Amino acid sequence: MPDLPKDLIAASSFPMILAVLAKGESYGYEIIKAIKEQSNGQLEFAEGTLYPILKKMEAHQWIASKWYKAENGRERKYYKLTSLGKKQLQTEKENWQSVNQILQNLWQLNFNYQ
Amino acid sequence: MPDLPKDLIAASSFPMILAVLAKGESYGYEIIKAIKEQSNGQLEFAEGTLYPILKKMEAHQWIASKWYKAENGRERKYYKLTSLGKKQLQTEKENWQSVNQILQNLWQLNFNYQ
DNA sequence: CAAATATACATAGAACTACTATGTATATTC
DNA sequence: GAATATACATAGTAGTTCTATGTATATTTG
Repeated sequence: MPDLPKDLIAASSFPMILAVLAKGESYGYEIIKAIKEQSNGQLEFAEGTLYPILKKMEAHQWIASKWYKAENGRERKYYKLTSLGKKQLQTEKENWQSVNQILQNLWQLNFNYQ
Repeated sequence: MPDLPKDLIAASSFPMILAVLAKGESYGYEIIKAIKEQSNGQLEFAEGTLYPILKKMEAHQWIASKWYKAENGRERKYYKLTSLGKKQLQTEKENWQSVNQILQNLWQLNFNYQ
C-alpha cells in the first residue's frame, strides 16, 4: 500500500494525537507507538514531527505536561488533555466529520453515476 | 459554525475537486459553486486557490482541459477526468478512507471511555 | 564487554506549499 | 454608468512541515 500523502497526515495529526491522549495521559514515544498500532503500521510519526506538535498543543493549552520518573529511573514527559483540550478534540472531530460528510456525499454521487 | 481549518481544506481539496469532476466535466467557476452547494456553504474555494490546483492536476495528467464557447459568447475552460484521473480519484478516496477509519476507531475508543 | 538498537526528548532551518492579493476581461444586473 | 457576477490567471509572501541532526540513557545482542 502506498504511503499516505503528507498533507493528509498533517491534517489528521492534531485530531489523532488528541484522540490518543483522550484515552489517557501518555508520553511521546508511547503516543508514536499507539498511533502506529492503531493504524496497523500505516502511520508512523517521527519524533521530530511529534514533539513540535505537542509543543504547539501545550502552547494552546490543550494539553499539559509533567515529568515523571519511570521504573528504570528514566525521565518521561507525560501529557494529558486539559478541559480546553477536550473541547478542541471535539472541534477537531466536528471539523473532520464535516469534511468527511461532504466527501462521502460526493463519492456517493460518483457511485450512483457509475 | 466556525470556519474549517486551512489544513483540512487543503488536504481534502484534491479528492473533492476530483470527485466533482467525476460527476461530469465542468469549468472553474462552476466547480467552485458545486463545492459550495455540496457543502452548504461551509467550503468556498477562491479562484486563486482553485486554478493552481487545476493546473497541477493537469500537469499530473489527471484532468484535461478544453476551451468551449458558452451561449453568451464567453470562453470557458472545461476540465474532464482522464483515466489516470479516475485512478487518482480512487487513490485519494482510499487514502482518505484509511485515515478516516483510524480516526473513527480512535474516537470510538474515546466514546467508550466516557 | 562493546556494539547495536531501542527508548526518550528536542530544535533549527531548508524545503515546500498554500493562498492572498492582485490582475485582466466581459456579461449581467441595478 | 456603476456595481456585481462571471471567468481565468499568477506572483510572491507568509506560513508550515518535517528532515536532519542532536543529546542522552537503557536494553539487547553478539
